[in-house]
Amino acid sequence: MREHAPLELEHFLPYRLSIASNTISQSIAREYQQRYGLGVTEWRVIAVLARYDGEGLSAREVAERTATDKVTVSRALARLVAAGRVRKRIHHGDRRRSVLALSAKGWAIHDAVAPRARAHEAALLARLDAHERVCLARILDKLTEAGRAPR
Amino acid sequence: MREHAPLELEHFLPYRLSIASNTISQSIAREYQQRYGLGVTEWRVIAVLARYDGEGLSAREVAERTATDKVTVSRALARLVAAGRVRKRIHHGDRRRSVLALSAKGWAIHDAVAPRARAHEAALLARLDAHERVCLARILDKLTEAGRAPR
DNA sequence: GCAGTATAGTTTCACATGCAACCATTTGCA
DNA sequence: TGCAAATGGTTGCATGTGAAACTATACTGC
Repeated sequence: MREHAPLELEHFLPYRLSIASNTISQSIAREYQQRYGLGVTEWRVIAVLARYDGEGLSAREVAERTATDKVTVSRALARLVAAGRVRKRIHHGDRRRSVLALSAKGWAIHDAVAPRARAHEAALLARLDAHERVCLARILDKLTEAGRAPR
Repeated sequence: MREHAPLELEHFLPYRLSIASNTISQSIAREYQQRYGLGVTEWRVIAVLARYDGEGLSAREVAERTATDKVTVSRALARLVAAGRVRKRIHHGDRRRSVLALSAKGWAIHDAVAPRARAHEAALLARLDAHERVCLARILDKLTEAGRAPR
């Protein structure tokens, strides 16, 4: 016996995915982490508020669109508001809801960071050929879907 | 003006990778998180110790092979040792080094969890066709490499 | 109208993580 | 030999996170 059939971590898909994701996220996060004192979550919130500018998103909607826990978003927002990067009003007609928007400061950060993030992404994609890029998009869709509905 | 060119998070590679990775890791981790009180790091440590059974790995080597910070590994090991899942000796000839091995309890957990992890991975891969599987492996190699050496 | 329930958001707690500082031991080299 | 640098590993601190509980507001059916 002793047929333990050990798992070969380095060929295990979830593990490799996690390594790739962390390595890449880290390498991009360095761009704004120190320079703007911005965490990953905060950056994502800013990106979403920029993207849906004028729609006055609520915190819940931001949480949805960043695929992030509402608690995490709440705290990221608190930091952003305290730093004057996000303006927060109360919804007319539903006083539970907040109505969020980037301030000038928030826009400045977005406009500084977005091109860098895009450049970083481009550098990554440059390593793949056209076919691989298409394939990757399809694969990520399938895998994310699979993780969401595991049974 | 107002050419803010907002980043479209949902098409941004690092973001999508992170979502896919987290979703999948979470869905697998549920398998052992509650049942065995095992964190992701702890599971990885167990997997590596199983894989390199008999080699008496040191903590540093485990950290290397799990691509995890040495502090994180040190603490995971402390928990595993405290739970009687890992046996820890001191290296003859270099008393800084630890010599690690799974205990019977540790093996039991490995033998229970490994098949489930494998089954989960199989379910994921089942969503991809043969070509996509090959492509994915190549892509992950390239991306991880790209993240590691960004400059 | 009003009780019961749902929803937006915050707070509390418990914990995992990373960085830096830290011991102990070993190694390199003058 | 002896002392500085390197290495294995742990600990303190500051932070970010998720789960569950909680507050405040809005909705629903009677």
